[in-house]
Amino acid sequence: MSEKNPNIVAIRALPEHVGEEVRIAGWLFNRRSKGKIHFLQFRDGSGRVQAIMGKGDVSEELFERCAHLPYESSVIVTGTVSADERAPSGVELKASNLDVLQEPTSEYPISKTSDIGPDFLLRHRHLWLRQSKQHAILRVRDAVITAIRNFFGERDFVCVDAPIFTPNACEGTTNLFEVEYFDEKAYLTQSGQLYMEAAAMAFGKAYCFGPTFRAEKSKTRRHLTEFWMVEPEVAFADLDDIMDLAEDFVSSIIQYVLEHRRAELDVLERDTSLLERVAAPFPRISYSEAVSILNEKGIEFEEGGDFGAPDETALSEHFESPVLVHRYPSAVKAFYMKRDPEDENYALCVDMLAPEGAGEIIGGGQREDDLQVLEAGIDKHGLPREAFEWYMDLRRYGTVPHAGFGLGIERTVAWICGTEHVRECIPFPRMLYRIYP
RNA sequence: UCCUCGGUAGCUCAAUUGGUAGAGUAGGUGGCUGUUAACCACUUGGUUCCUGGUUCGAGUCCAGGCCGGGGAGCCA
Repeated sequence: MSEKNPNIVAIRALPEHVGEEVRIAGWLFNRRSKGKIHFLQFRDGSGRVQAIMGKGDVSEELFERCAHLPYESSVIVTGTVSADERAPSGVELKASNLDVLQEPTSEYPISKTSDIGPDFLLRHRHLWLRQSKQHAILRVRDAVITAIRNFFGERDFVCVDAPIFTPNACEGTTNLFEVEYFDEKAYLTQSGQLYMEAAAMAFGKAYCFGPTFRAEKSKTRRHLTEFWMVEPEVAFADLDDIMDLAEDFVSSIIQYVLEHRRAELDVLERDTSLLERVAAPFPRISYSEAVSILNEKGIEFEEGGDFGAPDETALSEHFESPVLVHRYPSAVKAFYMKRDPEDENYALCVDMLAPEGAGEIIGGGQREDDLQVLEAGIDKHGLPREAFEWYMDLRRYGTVPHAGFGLGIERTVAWICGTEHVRECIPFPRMLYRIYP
C-alpha cells in the first residue's frame, strides 16, 4: 500500500500533517449534506475523520455522487488537512478528490442510530467489528494481550504453549468437545495446566496462552464455549507466591491499558477512576472468611459447598478492588490441588474475583507434589491412572512444590471495558447454539 | 437439562375489549455553504416466526413446534 500510495496517511496521524495535502484510505461511515457542502465521515481502522467537500471544490459529477455515496463505500480521499474546532476530531480534510474503490451492492445492514438486538449483531459480527464501540473493546483486548506477554517476558517466563488436542479429560469435571482423531477419540483442551506443570519442571517459570474449550450448555453473559486463557506455572512456588504473582499480574495489565488505551476507554464511557484504584496488594480472604461475609450480608450459605455466581457477585461487591479468595474445601476442588497441611479439609487454591460484577477472572493454586497423595486423588476421583502416567512422572523425577493459575482473557477485558457481556470481548464468539459467522 | 422473557417494515419499536397493521430510522425525491445521530417537506417498504385450532373476523385468544435473550447448574 505505502509503495503504491506514498502519501497515504493514517487518520490517527493526521494532526501531524496540518497544512499538507494527503490521502486517506478508508470507509465512509456517515454523511451529511448542507446542499452545497458535504460532510463526509471516514474511518480507516486507526481513527475517524470528517472530510469537507464544497460544491466548487470538485467536479459536478463527483459532488453529485458523494451526495448519495452509500455507507461503507471504500474510498481514497485526497485533501488538505486543517485544524478546525468545528470538526469532531479537531482536524478535518478539505477534499479535492475522492476515488471510490467500491460502492456497497446493497444497503449496509447495521443501523447507526438504533440500539440493535444481540441476535442481529451476532449474526453480523463480521460487520459489527467496524462499529466504534466494538473496535474500542478489541483494541483494549489487544493491549491486554500485549501487557500479558510483556509481564511474563520481563520476569523470564518462557512461553510454552500447550496442545489443543488432548487424549483425555484433564480434570474429569467439565464436559469436553469430542473430536475424531484418526481412529481414536480426542478432546479439545479445557486447560493447559497439566502441561504447564511439565513445562515448569523444565523451564522453572513457564506460561501458555491459547484457546480453551468447554462444552457446557451455559447461556450467561460470562460464558463462551471457546475462550482464551493465560496460564503461568512456577516451580518452587507455593500458594502465597502465586497470589503475589496474580495480583502483580492483574495490576500491571490494568496499568498498561490505562496508559495505552485511554481513547478507547473514553469511547466506551468507562469510569476509569475505578480502574486507577486497582493496585497490588489486593484483599485476601479465606473461604471461611468469605462464608462469614456472605452470612453477614444475609445470604444463606452453608460452609462446605462451592460459591454460586450470585455468591461471587455479593463477595466482589464487598470490595472495591479484585479480591483473592483462598483455601476452598478440598472436596469441591480438582484432584491435583494440594491440601492445606494445617487443615486437610481445605485446598491450597485461590480464585480472584473482579469487582463490578465481572466475576471470577482467575482460578489457581498450589499443586499436589507428592506421588502417593496424587495417586490416591486420581483414584478417588475415579480417573484412569494410565492417562496420568506422564503427569505422575513429574512427581517421580525431582518433584518440587509448584503453583500456578489461569486468567480468562474475555472476562478480564469485560471487566476493564465495563462491558455487560463477554461475547463482545472476543472477535468471533463461540457460544451455545452459535457458531456463525 | 431446568426456570424465565421475547419474536410485527432492512434496523428499533407501537398497535385499546378480538374489528382497515403504524411511527422513528435507513432507502428514494426535493430544499439548504459548517453539519455534529444535521435539519425541513414528500415518499417506497409487511408471509405480524411456523403449523393447526376457536371465531363472522386473530398481530392479539388456545395447542404444538422453531429461533433467540437472561439466569441456574458448571466454570475463566
